[in-house]
Amino acid sequence: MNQERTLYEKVREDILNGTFDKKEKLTEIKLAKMYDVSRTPIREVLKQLEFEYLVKDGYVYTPSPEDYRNLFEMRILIESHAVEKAVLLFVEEDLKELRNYIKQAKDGDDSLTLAANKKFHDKLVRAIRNPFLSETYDRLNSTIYLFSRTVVQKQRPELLDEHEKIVQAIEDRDGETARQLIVTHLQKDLEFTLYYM
Amino acid sequence: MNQERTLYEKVREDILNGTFDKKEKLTEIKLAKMYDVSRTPIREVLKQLEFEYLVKDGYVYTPSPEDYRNLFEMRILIESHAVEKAVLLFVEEDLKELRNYIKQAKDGDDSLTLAANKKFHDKLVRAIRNPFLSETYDRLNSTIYLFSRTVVQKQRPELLDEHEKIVQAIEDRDGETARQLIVTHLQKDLEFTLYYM
DNA sequence: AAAGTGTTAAATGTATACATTTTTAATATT
DNA sequence: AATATTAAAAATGTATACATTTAACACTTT
Repeated sequence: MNQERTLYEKVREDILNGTFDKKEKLTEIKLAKMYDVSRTPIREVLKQLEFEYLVKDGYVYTPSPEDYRNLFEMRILIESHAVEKAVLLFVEEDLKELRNYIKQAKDGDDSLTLAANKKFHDKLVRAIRNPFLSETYDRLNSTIYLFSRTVVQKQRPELLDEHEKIVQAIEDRDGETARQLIVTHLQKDLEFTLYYM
Repeated sequence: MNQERTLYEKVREDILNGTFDKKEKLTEIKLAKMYDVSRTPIREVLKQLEFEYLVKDGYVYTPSPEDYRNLFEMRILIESHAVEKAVLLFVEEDLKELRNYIKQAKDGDDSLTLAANKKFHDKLVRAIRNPFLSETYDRLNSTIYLFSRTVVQKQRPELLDEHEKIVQAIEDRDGETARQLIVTHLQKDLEFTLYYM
């Protein structure tokens, strides 16, 4: 197995794990020394991290609640579009896959639950079958990760129930209900997490 | 007035004006010589142009009809969300501004019409009041420009009528109609332009 | 003390040299 | 002729030097 992490992955993980204080400027020179590379690849990585809302103006991005609401508006727009597509396109096997992720989330530890929940939402988004929208969704990965970590660690109630109900609505081919359910599901994630931050 | 164009603007305009053949590789070295700068700023510019779907894998991006449909799915998702917001938020002055753009598009030459139509759609998107979604929409600027240029030059019928009806639906606070109208409006733009390409 | 001024330090922007990878195309092999 | 092989060339990736801009801070002046 290839364990080698790219520079991008290393910096990203360090940011997500809180290596850098939010008041600490991420200068190219300092990062270059830290990761033992030159400024050139560091610049590329910083651009990529800005792209996914992890870095802004040379600092770790600490979005305001308003910013998080806006990022979630974007997420909700994409995922609600996704479930409407899923209602039209998903076959029995797709639904089985979704239910499998719910089961994994129920049975595993926090780390597995986190991974399974991510797979659940990613599977929904893939229903759109649109690489441009998928990539736009992926830009939110770090934000979604930070929220999902809180939601799992602080054990937000009803979470897996809501996943179940969404799958059921898709199976029933009830697009309007499915849409409503995913919207309120994500809004609850948002409000729950903002409460803890 | 500051007439100085940035390197990014120069390269972008040259691509939009057809300076580069689609079979022509945009190598950093060649571009650096062409624009009399070093490879470093050229790399930045190429990244930016990839971001907005004008360059891909070192060539001018020539999307397939399928790609264009997907890009427009993204556009439609954002703009239909925008009109729903506009129905809730726009006041008389905003509607006046929209109608003003329709008038400008009617009276001016192609170049003015193009600019006015862009302002119309940008005004709608700003109703979302979400910088992340606005930026996502702006990524589509070049694609939208290419389509809008065809639509105006080839004089797609009904275009300004459709704009009128959208404004009317917003004024009537009829979100569902407004949404339907913008969706079909954009789908017509898409199909009309694909026919000519 | 607050507000300006100038000097220094440190950061980013740009150019360029060098390392590595990829592409090209000429030649050999089946 | 099509397929490998491989040497040369050309591209990108990375490091680094230099230029320019921005930030920090000591010192005046009010």
